[in-house]
Amino acid sequence: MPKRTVSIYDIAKLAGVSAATVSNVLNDKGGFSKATKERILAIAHEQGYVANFAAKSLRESSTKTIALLTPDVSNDFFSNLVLAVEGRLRTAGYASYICNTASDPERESHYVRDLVAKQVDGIVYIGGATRSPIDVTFDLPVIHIDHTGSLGTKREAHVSNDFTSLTNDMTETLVSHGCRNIALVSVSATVYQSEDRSLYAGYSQCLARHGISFDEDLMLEGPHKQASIDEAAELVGGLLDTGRPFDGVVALGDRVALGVVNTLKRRGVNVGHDVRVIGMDDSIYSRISTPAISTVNRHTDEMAAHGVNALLSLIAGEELAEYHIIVPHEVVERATTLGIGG
Amino acid sequence: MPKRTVSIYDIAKLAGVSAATVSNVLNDKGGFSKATKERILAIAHEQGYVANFAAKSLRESSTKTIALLTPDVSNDFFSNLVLAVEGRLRTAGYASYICNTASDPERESHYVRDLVAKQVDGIVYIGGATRSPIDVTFDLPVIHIDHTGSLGTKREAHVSNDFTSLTNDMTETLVSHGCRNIALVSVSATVYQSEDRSLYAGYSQCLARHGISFDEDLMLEGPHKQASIDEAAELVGGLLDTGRPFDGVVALGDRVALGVVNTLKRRGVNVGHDVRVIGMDDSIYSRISTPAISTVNRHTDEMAAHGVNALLSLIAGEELAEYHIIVPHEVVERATTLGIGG
DNA sequence: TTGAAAGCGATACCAC
DNA sequence: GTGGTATCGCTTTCAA
Repeated sequence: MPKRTVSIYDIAKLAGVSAATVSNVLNDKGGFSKATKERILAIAHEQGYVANFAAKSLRESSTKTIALLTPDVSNDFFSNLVLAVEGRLRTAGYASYICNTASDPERESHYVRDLVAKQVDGIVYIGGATRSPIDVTFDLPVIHIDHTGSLGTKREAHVSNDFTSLTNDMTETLVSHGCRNIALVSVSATVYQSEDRSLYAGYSQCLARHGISFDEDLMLEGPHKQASIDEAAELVGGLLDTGRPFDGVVALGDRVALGVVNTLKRRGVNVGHDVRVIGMDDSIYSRISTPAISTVNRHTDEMAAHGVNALLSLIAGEELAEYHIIVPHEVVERATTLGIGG
Repeated sequence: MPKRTVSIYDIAKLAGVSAATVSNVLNDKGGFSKATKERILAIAHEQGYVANFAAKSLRESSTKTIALLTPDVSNDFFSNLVLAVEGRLRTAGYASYICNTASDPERESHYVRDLVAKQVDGIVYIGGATRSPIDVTFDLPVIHIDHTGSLGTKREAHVSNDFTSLTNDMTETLVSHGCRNIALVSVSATVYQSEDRSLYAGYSQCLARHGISFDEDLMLEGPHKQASIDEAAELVGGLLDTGRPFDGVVALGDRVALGVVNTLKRRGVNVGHDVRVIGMDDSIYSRISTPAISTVNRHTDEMAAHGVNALLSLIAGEELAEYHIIVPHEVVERATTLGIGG
């Protein structure tokens, strides 16, 4: 017995008024007596009235929902970013539509098309790869968070850390502990060969500043087709096999760092002494590891706040003061660089 | 310049046909010549036509989207369940609307109301607490996955492991290694004092079968207000403080197990020898721990498959062969019970 | 093979 | 204060 859903017309009939009045009352538009208001509200309540969202969106061509595109909600860093964004959007009266793209371009464009059809009011594109999948011909506000790539021009903004400074600080931390042979491990982006070299730049600039020569053999980049932890483990295992000595690892991501640390331990390397490791994200992976992994707090809450604010401004049709918002970060040293505990 | 969105009327005009024909072509309803079809398709494509979803849903009162309610997407177990469900739904032509409830009843009912308004075609309620927040007066198909509580009656189904068997097998594993003083640690459900005692039952039945007396001091349950890992750490730390000897821990969740293992290590306990620990979920937390944590594989993919099938049947208005689907599980022994490595 | 028109549910303008 | 009516974009009879 499909309980036919109750509409404002049903309520209007029961209250002996017109649908227009019901609509006005329900949306507090004013222009009705207190008596009718109360009568209508009571009836709406007892009938379990729920506004039909499709009708409303059709009429207003606004859905009050934002799409969140993210490569992997099962990665603690991204899921926390998603949660932070979602929470702030909810406060602002927007629902979030979370889409897991698995970094698959095909799935991404499929989603985007779907989202345009669904008339989302905006898109938050989290942690994307270089190319933006969002066709700018769709005139939608888009915020990129933690996106290393470049930007289109229309109604888009960008919130991230300063990637060059990020890897510089990570490398600097290792150097300050005396490391001279520092590997760079990445599984989700090809930092060395890619068009966006900001991550690579910080690393190499730091080395150069300290007069350390760059060694391509220490650039470890995976095909990122598998779980990042395992992949990182393989990469560093391979490095150990070559016999090339190294005393530090800059891991682009906490999961990467975790894979590195676990492999080093398993191979009998004293992590924090023989080899120091620093990750990036300050996510659960670095915290639960033993030894605890040094990492970088990237202030995801702040990213979320800036991103949501910018998005709301764009939706409101306002200009932004800044289209490239940089959020500060800070190194968090733990056992894998300090060498204590473990 | 808000690029006015193109509708079937625009296309109809351009093609010199009626909107009805355009609709028929776009939905492959038949009853049009090959020539018109091609003309319409070409124009639709070049105009970048995207069907207005709100109008479609309003007309069809179906949105082809399913809501996924889950307490915590940042928990690897849940996020993988979510991903598995989402993937299968996508294959079946449904979009997923992922909602993070943080186990907050208020947020849950807010979401549910919102979802009813949005006319989702069904709800998958993952890992919920005892009481279902879904008011049965909303005549929506609902699937509960990994939900320990009881069920309403209308258009609902339940997919989970056999919880009693689950804790029984966990406890049995510890007993088989000689453990006699086995603590039960839980932070997300009050298994001992709650109305649903199935998790507790497996534990106590196993003890009874082996003639081990039950000791209430070994029942550790947190207020689950904070991160489960930290909370578990505190609980087991408290147990150590009491001096009550114990040699095994049944941890209801891998995050719980991880908190337990880390604390035991930190307090100098030889995990896997002095105290054996078994978790539950076979998620990333047990795999990345050192020592690796014994756990239970709960076959989440199978849960997702059953859940989605059942949901699709309910949406189609079919009866289900089984409204309480039980998915098998299996113990995965690793270092924390085998005592190797670590 | 094609088209005209009704209707899904809500909003908003403009009369009354 | 209140109500009639057009409208959002699409699907679906029913006629032509």
